[in-house]
Formats: sequence, C-alpha cells, structure tokens
Amino acid sequence: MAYRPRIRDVATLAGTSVSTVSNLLNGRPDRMRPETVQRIEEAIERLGYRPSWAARQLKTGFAPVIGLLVPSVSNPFHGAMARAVEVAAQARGFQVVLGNSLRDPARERQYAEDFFDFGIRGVIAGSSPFDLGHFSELMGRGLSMVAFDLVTTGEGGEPAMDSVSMDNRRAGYLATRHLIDLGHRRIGYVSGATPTMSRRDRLEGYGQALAEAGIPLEPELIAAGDAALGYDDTHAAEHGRAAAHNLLGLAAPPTGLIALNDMHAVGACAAVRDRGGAIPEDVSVVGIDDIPLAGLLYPALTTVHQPIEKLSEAAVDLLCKRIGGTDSGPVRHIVFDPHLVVRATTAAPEGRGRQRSLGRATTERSAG
Amino acid sequence: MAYRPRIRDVATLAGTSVSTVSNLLNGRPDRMRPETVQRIEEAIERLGYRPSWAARQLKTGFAPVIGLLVPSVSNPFHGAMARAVEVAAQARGFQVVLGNSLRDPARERQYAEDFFDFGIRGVIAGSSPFDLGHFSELMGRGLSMVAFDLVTTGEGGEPAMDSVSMDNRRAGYLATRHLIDLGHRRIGYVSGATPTMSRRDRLEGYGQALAEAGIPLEPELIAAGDAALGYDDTHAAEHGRAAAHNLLGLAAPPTGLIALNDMHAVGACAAVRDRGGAIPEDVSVVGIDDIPLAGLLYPALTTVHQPIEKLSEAAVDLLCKRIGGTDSGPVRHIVFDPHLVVRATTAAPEGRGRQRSLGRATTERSAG
DNA sequence: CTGAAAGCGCTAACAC
DNA sequence: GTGTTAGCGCTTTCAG
Repeated sequence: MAYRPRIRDVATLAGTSVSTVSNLLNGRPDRMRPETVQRIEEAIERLGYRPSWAARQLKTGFAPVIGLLVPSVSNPFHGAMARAVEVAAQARGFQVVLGNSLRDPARERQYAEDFFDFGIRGVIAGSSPFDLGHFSELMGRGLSMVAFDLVTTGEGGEPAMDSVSMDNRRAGYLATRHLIDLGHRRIGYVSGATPTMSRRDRLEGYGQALAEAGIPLEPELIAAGDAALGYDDTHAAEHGRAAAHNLLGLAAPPTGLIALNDMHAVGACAAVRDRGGAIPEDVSVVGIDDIPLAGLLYPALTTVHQPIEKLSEAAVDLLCKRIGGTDSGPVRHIVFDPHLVVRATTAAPEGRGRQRSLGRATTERSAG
Repeated sequence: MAYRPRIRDVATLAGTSVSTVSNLLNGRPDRMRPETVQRIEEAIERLGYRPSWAARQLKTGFAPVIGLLVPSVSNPFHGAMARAVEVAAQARGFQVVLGNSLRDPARERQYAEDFFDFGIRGVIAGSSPFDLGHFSELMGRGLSMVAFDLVTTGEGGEPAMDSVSMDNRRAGYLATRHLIDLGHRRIGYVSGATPTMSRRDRLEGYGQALAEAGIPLEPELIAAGDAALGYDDTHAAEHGRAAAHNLLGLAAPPTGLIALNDMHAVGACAAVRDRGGAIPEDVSVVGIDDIPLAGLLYPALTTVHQPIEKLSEAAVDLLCKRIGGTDSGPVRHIVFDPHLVVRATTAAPEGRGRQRSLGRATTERSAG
C-alpha cells in the first residue's frame, strides 16, 4: 500500500522513456509527437502520478516556495498579511510557508535557515526587529529577502535588503494631525515595546504633527507597554491596554490617544473603559493599520489605512524577480502612502472638568 | 558565491568519511571515537554546514513537517489555531506548513496533494466542509489526517479519519441555555452559510436547549448569512452582520442572538447597532470560540470557550503518533468540553415595548 | 523525435 | 570504529 508511482512507471505505461516524460512535465511538449504527449498524459492520469517535489528540488536546487516570517499569525494584522501574501505568491506559481518569529532574532534566523535548507531562496521578513544582521550570512549564501515594514540603512554590517512599507512616519502624522484638527492638545502615544522601525517612524510622525501645531512633546505622554509581556504580538492588545492605563493614570491625562497599531488601539479602548470612560466622549482613540475588524468594532475604529494587499503584492513581486534573476539591480525601497479612515472613536475633546474626573477615578480606585 | 557546503566537505575537512558524518548527524555518536565527534563538529561549525532537507527527504521519504489546512488565517480564530498547532508541532520536532483552503474542497485537495508531494505525511484539516471524500485517495496512498472540528461518520465512501473537536452540540446548548436562564424566549441563531459539521452540531445544541425549555423552534429565527459572500471566512463577520439583520428585521425580532462563532457575533453586534440598538440592553449576543479578542471587545463578548491549545495539542499528538507508526489502532475521536464565559453582551431581556421599538425602527427605515 | 546515463546530497546497509 | 557504495526520483545533457 501507499505506493507512489514514479516517473519511470509513467514512462513504462506510456511506452516511452523517462526523459520524454520529464520533458513533457517541464513544458517541452514540442520535442515529441502529439500522440506521445497523449499517451503520456493518459498514463499520468491513470496512475495518478505526481512528481516528487523533493527529488525535483534536489536536482534543480530550487523550490517554488517563498518563506514568510511574521511575529505571530495570531495577530489579525499578520493573519491578513499572510493571506494576502499567499494570494500574490500563488498567482506567480509559488507556495508560501510561514513562520511565527515572535520577533525573536534567534527564531527568525532559525526559520530562515530551515527555509533555506528546504530549498527556499526567497523570504519576506515582516515586522522584524530593527537590526537585520542575523540574516547576513544567509543572504551571503544566496538567500533573497525583502523586508516588510522596515527600511534598511545598510549601516553597521546590516545587510542592505529590499523593502516594502507604508510611509509610517506619515501614518503617525496623519493620526496625530487628525486629533489636533479635532481640537485635542494633550495627545498620548500608546506605543508597544517592540523595537521595530515602523514603531520609531510612527512615533516620529506623531512628534512632527505636534511640532507643527506648536504643541510641546511631553515624554510622559509616550507610553510603552509592559516589556514583560514580550514582543511577540500575541499580546499586542494587552500591551496597548497596559500602556494606555499608564497614560490615563497621569495627573493630567491625555484627551486623545494614538496607538501604535489597531490591536494596541483595541487594548487602549479597553483601558479607557476599565476606568469608566467612554469613547470618544472622554477619550478619542486612533489606530494604525485598518485591520479587517476595525470597522466592525464598537465604536468603529478611526485608523490609518495600510494597503496590505498592495504591500504584499509588491513584496512578492520584488522577491520573485530577485529569485528569478530578472532583477539584480540595486536595493529597492518601495513605499506606499497611507490614508486616514475616520470612523467613530474620535471626536472633539470635552471640557477639562470631564477629563479630570477620569483621572480622579483612578486615584479613588488605587486608594480603595 | 552562494556555495553550500555538503556532507562530503565536512567529511574531508574532518578527515573522515561521509558515513561517519552522517552517523553523527543522525544521532549515532556512539559509533565513533569522541575525538572524531569533536573534529566533525568543528568542521560543521567552520563550514556552516546544514544538511539539505530535500536530499534527506528524498532518501528517507519523510519530512518532519505537518500540514495544516484552515479556511483562512485572516480569521483570528484560525490564526490562533495556527499558532497553537505550531507550538505543539515544534515541541515534537515538526514544522508546520499552512494552507488557506477557503473551505473549497478543490483547494483543500490541491493543498493536501502539494503537501504530499513535499514529503509531508500528516495533515490536520481544520473546519473542513462536511464531506471529506476528496481526501480519500491521498489517505489511501499513506497520508495520515486528523480532522479538527469534524467527526467523520465513515459513511458513503467518506474516509474514516481521526478527529479532535470540542463538543459543539454542547457549546450551542450552553450558549442557548444561558440566554434562556436569563429570561429570553425569542432567541435567534446567527448561522453562517458554511456547510460544516460544527455548524450543524451547534445548531442542534440550540434546538435542544430550546426544546428542554419548552420553547418551540421557529425556523425563521435561524438565519444563514449571505451565501454570495462565500464560505471562506474572510467575511465571517460580514456573514454574521447580514444574518443578524435578517433576524432583527423580523416583525417579532429576537431578544437574544446566538452566533455560530465569535466573528459572527462581532458582526451580529454591529447589526444591532446599525439599527440603533444597544447591547445587551436591547439585544443579548453570545458567541462561540472565545477568541483572544473576545474579552477586549466592547462590550466584552459573552461566549463559549473552545480550548484551542488543548485541541491543537491533541490533534498534533494524534497525528504524530500515526505518522510515527506508534499508533495504528482504530480511528479515534477526541472530544473536549466547552464552557461558558459570561462577559458583558448578555443580560435579561427588557420589556416587549422596548423590543418592539427596535423592530419598528426597521420598518420606518425601509419605509423612509 | 527519443533514450541512456550522470548525478543532485544524503542515508544506511554492509564490508573492512 | 570507519569507509564504500547503492540508490531515493528527478532533470538534463548528449547520443542515437
């Protein structure tokens, strides 16, 4: 039982040789008579023959597969990304295999190596930590990579890597600007603890919008999550919740919150409610990413849209060209424009009195 | 460039033969002198040698990889499941490769075949459509499978397959019972259009709870989503929203809604709000699954907890034993018990007057 | 147009 | 203890 027909069986049944079958399999039907093609196809059909990927790969040294590294598919944003990458890859005849890096460089490297051993020659690194040095060796050995959400500087031994990202600085700017336009002056930044470049850039955009409006940047309004939760994105919302609590517990709490991403925003909203506040009446919240769920939440989340399908498509396209050798030019950085999607979590701030009551509630709680 | 050292290079550098290196690689260091081990390890280290997976696989016919088929990782529940399966698999030395089936039997089959060609001998089919006949052939060829969320009957040519699932009937029962205990009498069922067994079972549990309470089952209170949206789970929440709208638009709308799963519940909640209703004041909603997000939503979702880590662990365990030949016994069906998690989307129903106003709003809208 | 044959890198007998 | 060797299933020159 469990007998797999091999190419030889097909050849025998079709009354021809292995190489002829192989030629047909590899898109060279012109090298044989139509009737031979016919016979071979029948034999394949009858036997239910399927070529062994391993054998083919061993021979050609190539697997039509790309690897995708994300922090964790359990984060809806990366789930959506994984799906988008799959669509783009399959359109080009590639499969995708996925690894959850948990933002751990050691895990990322391990995955990349496993992928490489598997015959995979291209991987997309999604939301990696800042430094990409752990990929240098593999890239030197012929692995093509494109970074998602991270523009490499090529400094300090870091490999220069193609990249595809949204303009994160602008995303942070748009989110913050929206709140400023609404009349907010005390705007908190709910940041994860993740050491990623997109985080830094989004934060910069926040700073820029503030500066433009003449609002001084107050470090106490920028809150990281609890590093003890880890950076693995399984707890993105928890991070957001913890960070928002820090902000909301301030003597002079912010009236508006920018979250590093939508999952953090979900957590931030939870924090506001933990303290008995209402959104957007007491506190406005804006996310970044526009995950599929954003519009279904209550209140529907105002956020900055990241064009995930376009980004994925571009990343896969770039990678396939590198793998195929079609593109051996200099490092490319593709940047997409984000846009704001106003929904229901933002509104003009209320009077200070209302705000203070929120801050007080906290005090009472910790005193009780 | 891009030169990969092979086992022969290691042997040469270590001044030994390939087979000795291979023996070490395959956990047989006892067959050689300690100093030989030492030299080989140094050589491997110096060369940065890593064995080719393809070659090994070709030789042994086996890949330490399991395949996982889910409708779509962009659904948070399946994202969480994918991660849980990965954890369980890696603990046993297996990698996992993932396929988004979109609940399409043709895609499922295609993936399973690709996996098989890849040397994968075990796959977990998550939330597959009802009939598993499309896997029969592959199973006949030696592919081990375990179904997640589906208990095979083995009838009508369907392959008898191991399975791991939550007691879905009980889940539906618990959800419904909760609403009944709260005083609800008109309870709608927000069902997807997905032709899965878990859907059928959950619905049965709903019917059972109703029957027990002496509440007649009214078919008009069971709403499927819009089949045009497809069953691919990318739109689970949209399905829920559409189905809930149908229910809420009834002349005598339900006061409580059971949703097929949490994503449907999210959509159902959105539908209630679309109509100006409040949760749980106007309508109570209970989900099933308890996705990580459930507790973070507003209001926090009352739902039935599905022990996803335990289920994944059990599925992987079963599969690995089958692959390893450790277990060749009869088909096994492992069933876990669900439990209700009461959060904030459920409450006692209000008077009929309040209810009717919701129904009326609809009428006004369609008239306007 | 078709076939024979040489490996791809590795494992596991089986000899020494 | 260690080395030799025959393939795993396929692709691809290179002869016929």
